[in-house]
Amino acid sequence: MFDELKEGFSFPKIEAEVLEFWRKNKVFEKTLELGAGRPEFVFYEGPPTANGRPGIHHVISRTIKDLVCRYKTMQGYRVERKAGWDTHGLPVELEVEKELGLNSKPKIEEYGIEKFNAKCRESVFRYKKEWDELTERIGYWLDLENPYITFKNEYIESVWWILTQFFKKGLIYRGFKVVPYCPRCGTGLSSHEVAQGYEEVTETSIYVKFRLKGQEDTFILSWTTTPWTLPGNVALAVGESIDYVKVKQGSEFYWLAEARLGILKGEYEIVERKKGKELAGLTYEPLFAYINPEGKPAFLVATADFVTTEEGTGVVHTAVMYGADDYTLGEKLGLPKVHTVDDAGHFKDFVSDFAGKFVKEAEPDIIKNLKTHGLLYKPEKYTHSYPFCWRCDSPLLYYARPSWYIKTSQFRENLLRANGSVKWYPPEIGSGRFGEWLVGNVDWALSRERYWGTPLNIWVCHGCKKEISVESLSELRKLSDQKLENLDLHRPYVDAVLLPCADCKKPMRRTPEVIDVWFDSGAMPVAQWHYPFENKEKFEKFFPADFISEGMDQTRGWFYSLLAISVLLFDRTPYKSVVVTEFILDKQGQKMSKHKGNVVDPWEVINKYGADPLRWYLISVSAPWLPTRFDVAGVVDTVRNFFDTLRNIYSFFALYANIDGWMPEKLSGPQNPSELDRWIISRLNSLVKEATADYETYEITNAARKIERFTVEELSNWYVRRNRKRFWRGGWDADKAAAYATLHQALVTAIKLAAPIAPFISEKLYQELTARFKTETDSIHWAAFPIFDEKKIDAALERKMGDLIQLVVLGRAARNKSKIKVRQPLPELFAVVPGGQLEVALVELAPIMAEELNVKKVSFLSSSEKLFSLSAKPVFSALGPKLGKKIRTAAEKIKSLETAELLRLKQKGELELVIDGEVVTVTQGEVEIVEKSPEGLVGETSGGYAVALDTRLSEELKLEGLARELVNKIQNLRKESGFLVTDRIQLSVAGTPAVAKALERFGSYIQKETLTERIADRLSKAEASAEVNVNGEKVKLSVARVGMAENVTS
RNA sequence: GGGCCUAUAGCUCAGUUGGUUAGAGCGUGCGCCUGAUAAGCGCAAGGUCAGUGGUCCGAAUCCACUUAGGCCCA
Repeated sequence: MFDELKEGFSFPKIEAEVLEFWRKNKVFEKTLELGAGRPEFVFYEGPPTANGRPGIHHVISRTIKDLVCRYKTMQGYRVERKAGWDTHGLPVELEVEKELGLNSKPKIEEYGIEKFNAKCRESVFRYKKEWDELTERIGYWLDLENPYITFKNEYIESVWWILTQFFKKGLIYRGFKVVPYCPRCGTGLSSHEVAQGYEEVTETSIYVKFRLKGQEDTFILSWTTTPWTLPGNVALAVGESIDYVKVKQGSEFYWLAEARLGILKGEYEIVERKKGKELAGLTYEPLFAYINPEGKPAFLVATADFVTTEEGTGVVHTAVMYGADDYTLGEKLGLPKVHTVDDAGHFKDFVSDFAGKFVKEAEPDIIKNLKTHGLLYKPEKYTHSYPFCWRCDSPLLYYARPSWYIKTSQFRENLLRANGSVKWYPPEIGSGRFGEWLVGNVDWALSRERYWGTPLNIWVCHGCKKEISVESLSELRKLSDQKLENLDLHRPYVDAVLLPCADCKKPMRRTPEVIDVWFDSGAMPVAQWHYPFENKEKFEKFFPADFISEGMDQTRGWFYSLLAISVLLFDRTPYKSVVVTEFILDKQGQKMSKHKGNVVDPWEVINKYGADPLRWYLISVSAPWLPTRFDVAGVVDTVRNFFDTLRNIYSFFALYANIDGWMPEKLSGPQNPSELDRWIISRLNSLVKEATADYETYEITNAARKIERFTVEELSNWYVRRNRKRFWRGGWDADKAAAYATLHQALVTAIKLAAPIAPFISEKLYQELTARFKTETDSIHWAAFPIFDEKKIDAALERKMGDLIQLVVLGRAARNKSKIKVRQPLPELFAVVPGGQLEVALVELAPIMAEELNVKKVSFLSSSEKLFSLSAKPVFSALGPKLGKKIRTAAEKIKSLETAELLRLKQKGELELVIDGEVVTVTQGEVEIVEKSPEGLVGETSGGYAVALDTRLSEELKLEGLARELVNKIQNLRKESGFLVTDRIQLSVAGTPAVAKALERFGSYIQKETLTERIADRLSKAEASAEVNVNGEKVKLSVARVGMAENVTS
């Protein structure tokens, strides 16, 4: 027996059963075993951090990863899905700091790095269980048993190996990195932390005069909101194509951007104009004499692209160590890199006038000093938002910290070339956001002055400053001459390992930094296999990935770190296709965040509606790379529209298959298909063709929408509805067999197409429809993806049925308009299809239409002039290019054409029109002819389709209408009385003479429809009775099931 | 401050290389149908295609600017 999925049905319940089935039968594990020998489809899992709870946005990205892997499996690939965890980094440290009540680096060191890191290691898996549970519950098949974990020694060792390759090629060097820095805590802040601490402040900004060398009393005016950076000034930046003017005020001359003249106080006179690039190269007197350039270029004017004329003077004062733009420019020009400020935020001793002062407090002195020397043009109050430390509230300084870099910029061309071979979805990410970012590639700042991370594997000699990079644990053992058993490759343990310098024999100490966590995750193609220390063949087999998918925010994160490492190591892209997902917003289009309280808990949705509906909704509602507004109401719709319909088709099938004892055979598909069978099978094959193409090109939203549309509109609302009778009819014949075979095949194929997206319900239905008969594989996820059969696609039939459905829609509208209910048969319907051509083939489908609309005859009209008058409208896409400006008058003319003229056009194929005095010939393709409402008959027209109903009722038709009405009332009575569909009954009908006549004329029809064995005048023991109004006639109906009581009378 | 994305009916979304009358589903109202249906069918109401300007015979679509939201970078 088929499970009819009726009593107490619920999707979450079914899903729980399916999960149990997968678990018990190790379906996922066996998927890989069964795939042995097949080509590999390589997928990389982007490692999440498990120290936060998974949310709804993780569900979409995990659904996409899962469905692609499932699809490829069904397409005959073997798809390994190794899980991964990203476990290092500042977010983890911050979490632990909060927990321990520590708020600065000195506090952490006081607490002890060993204990601190132990806490970090603990905290990263705090939510792992929840992640694992959600992963399993949404059906994301992932090898959670053997994940790669970035804090494992093996993983770190592989990262060390990569770093050593770079080091040996000379790609790693020391430099500075300008970071938002808290001088009190002694630490750089992450952008996330900085973002928390912006405040509106009003400060004194100043306009400063830089005296040009070799020009009498001529200055360049610059402007700064941070006067403390002026002692560090080494250059001035101007915009290359910005217009600058030299103005005279009193006895002095000032250069500034023309657009900024408004900042000058008092009268001025323009004496000269130049472009920024013409000013480049000028040199000026330093404001202060602290910095000795030691032969490097300094105190000069240069062009830079970050200069604007929005504020200031269009001349940007540049202090290399105290601004990111400044530092980049300094690098480019080779400007001296001298710190005037120590890392506690105090001026260094050589800055003699302000030595020892905190920079912010020294600002009034600096301003006073400039004024004394006649270098201050004017001060000005300035209000802006400025970052403060979220922990201690001290103002942050943009401060250059020593840092290790990787020379990625040297590989710009290689990066771009590798990226060029990647297929991005959507493509504009690859060419736009990501591509442009690669064009502007700067060296990768590798190091972090933190604790919980992969330690940078560079040891530096205290004596001769020699640097070496250690590539493995065994090399470390060899160099240190120690066993180093159970050495954890983290701080502080690796810090304690001193190595003797090969050159000067002095001790070498590890540089104290850890590395950027993005390097960890970007190393996963190599490090997940502990390559090259083991798994050589695995690594080679699983590189590069065919497919990855992550959020848009990974563009400069994982997508980049993967690419950069891979290109520097192998000069190859690590991934061939990337599907980018956008954020899930709430239904107002706002970002979900805890404090807004608009976060959707995935568990709530899954427990209530099921994982399949959630997955289907997320995939079908909009393309994954568009920001999606999440609305639970949409999930409810998905359940109602798609899943309930799918289930109902199945339930209907199961109900009658059980009654008829039907079972699938290996040879599925109908032997003697009807027109409708051939049609739905044609549509099915077309769907397979289109859905396959969509899956292949990662257009998964289109695939889902097409599968849904097919299931609901074509399979359910047309095929099943039009074929109900074939199933409930008693007996058995070839036509009934064809109906079962067709519906079974359509259902099985449709669920296979849907299986990657909705793995649970498709599995359940597959088990019922196929697997338990052992005609196919034991799980739908082991089945082959359907292959379309071009021979079964009948485009002409699909078009004909499309025409027919159009006509039926119109027919129903005409029925409505006529106010004659569908149960009342009508004698004839006239129909016209676009172009008015008689579609001979359509005549074959006429019976379907006749039945659907309950008319005795359908007549197609080859030419509609008798019933319909014609009108025309211009086809602008054809006429526009031909007529140009004349199209306006031509359009008017065409719209006013009479039926007779249009008939001539139809016959001759062309028509001459006089437009603006010129004769223009228009052809049939340039004019669209439409039928207008018929006269005398009830009709409807739309887009060239037209129908008209003959509503004259004969006595015979009235009786038949009455009979059908009786059938309906009897069926209702059966249903209300709780009879089974298969129960056979006895019936009595008492009514007017008209009813008696109908009974006499159509009695056997009524009996057949209502499973009535006998119609009696009276039932002695009626189980149910009802007084009903049948087309105005009063009727008393009584029914009783056969076998329940013997009501014999007559 | 820079770059990218988004804005179409009350809601969620389609809308091909520009073609004049912008579609679908849901929701709403009215009517119909119903022994697979928490369904289905028909009709109706509902739009300044975010705004402004431009190109064109013709713009939701192309261009420029503006506004709002999002992401990344500073």
